Amino acid sequence: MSWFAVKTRERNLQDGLVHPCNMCAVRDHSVCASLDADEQARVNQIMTQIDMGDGSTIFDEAEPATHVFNITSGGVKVYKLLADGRRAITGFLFPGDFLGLMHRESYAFSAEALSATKLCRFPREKLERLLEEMPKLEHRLLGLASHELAAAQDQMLLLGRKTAKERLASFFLLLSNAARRHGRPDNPIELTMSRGDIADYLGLTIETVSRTVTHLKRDGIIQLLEGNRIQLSRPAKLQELAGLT
Amino acid sequence: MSWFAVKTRERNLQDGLVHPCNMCAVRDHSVCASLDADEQARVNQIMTQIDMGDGSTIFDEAEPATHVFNITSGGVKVYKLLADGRRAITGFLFPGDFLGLMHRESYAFSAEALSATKLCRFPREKLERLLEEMPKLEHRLLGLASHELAAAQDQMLLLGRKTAKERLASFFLLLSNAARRHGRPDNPIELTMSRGDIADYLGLTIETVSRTVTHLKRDGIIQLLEGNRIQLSRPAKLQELAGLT
DNA sequence: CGTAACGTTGAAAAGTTTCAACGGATGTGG
DNA sequence: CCACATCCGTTGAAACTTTTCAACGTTACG
Repeated sequence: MSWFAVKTRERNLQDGLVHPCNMCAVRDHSVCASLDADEQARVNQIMTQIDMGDGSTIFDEAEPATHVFNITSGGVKVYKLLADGRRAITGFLFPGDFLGLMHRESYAFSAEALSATKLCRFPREKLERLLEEMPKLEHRLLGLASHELAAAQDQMLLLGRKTAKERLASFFLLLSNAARRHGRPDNPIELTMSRGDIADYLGLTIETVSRTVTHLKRDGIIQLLEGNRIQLSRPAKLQELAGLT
Repeated sequence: MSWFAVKTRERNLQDGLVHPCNMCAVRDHSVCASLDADEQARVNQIMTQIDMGDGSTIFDEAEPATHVFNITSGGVKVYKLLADGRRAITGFLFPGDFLGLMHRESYAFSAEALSATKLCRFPREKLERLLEEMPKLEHRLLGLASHELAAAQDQMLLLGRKTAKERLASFFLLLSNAARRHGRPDNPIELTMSRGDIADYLGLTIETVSRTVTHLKRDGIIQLLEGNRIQLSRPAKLQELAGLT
């Protein structure tokens, strides 16, 4: 997206001419991108913007799935729990990402804001009715779902077969790539989530995450900067560790 | 589905009146279900039926994604590899399941037949063009993708946080539920895949799978029958182990 | 019948977790 | 402003689960 397009969008946004979800289009994943003005207006009508504070719950697993969401700013963690409290974070979502499955009566996971987060909220029933008339939107959602599915399979490979070191390397590269896609600097990456969240995402304990980060630091592969940021000093080595070779 | 409907379908199938993918509709997941006759015919035109022998490769990761598939009979394993050969099986697919992601230029995983398998093959480009005119079909695919995504998240919880015993318990229940959905007996379940496949699916080694099965057998929770079948003697205990409580 | 592939079992080794202690940052109240 | 508690992250040592290495039994198939 060119500088001009961004600026135009910002102006239109200020004037209330553009659906705020379009802000997310930097990742070309927003729900509304590729719709014409009339269609956008209709999607607009059923949408509500909401703000969530740091750590607040967006919805819980098994709750009736009344809404779906599109993230405008901030970050979200999606997770599942076992009966005894063990947790697996199945994904971190950022601006432009879609939250909530279609075609389901209840949520299959819980979602919580990582930091102050803005969301566009859609009543699922209304959105599904809209989808019947707007195949383009459904096409887009299918694209998003395919993308998520591919990411989920990468994660299954990570959880099933990678060592702690390899998991951390993969994780840092994932964040770096996500940052680049969102048009933000991809090298000193920023960890917006706690060590506990990282552990539950990578299927490790907090202590193993901490130790492994220390090892990577000692090996000169990464550097810890202030503000929970990480410098990827040897990206090629990280790639190798991540097993993407 | 009633006995009558099944018989009618079989007859129509013999007469060539029904798209063979409809055979899969027992799980209400086939690509073609809910299309009218004309639409089915159009889908038919771009479809080729193919047979795959035991263990033969359907496609490999990173290959250009020229086709998508719908499984008619048999079974398929889907997997990803690391550079050094470590493997994670991300799913087992059975009749009615859809194989291959939409909106992607290359396959994100490899697929191989578990046993003699029949597939309906669709050129992806042609199917995508058809989708533009048949929103119902796209709607259906989105439903399938949502279902797959939910299953993937269950699997991430399993791989990230469950013990070997819990993984095996979850796996047996998964197979049992799948069999029931397909209208086959759900209690003595049949293992159509090798121990190595199970290990790569559960993120364990062959030996751990073998030992854990032995433990479950000693505890009287399961029984090994001839023909690679397993009797779930105490399903409630399995449920408890699987952590679905 | 012999060979190869698959599955089981045992013992040692490894990686990760658990338990425990400590340090630094943050925030609160006296 | 400082004492104090709390939360988060780090580090160490012991414990545990799973893996690795190795041997053996079983099954399938030429």
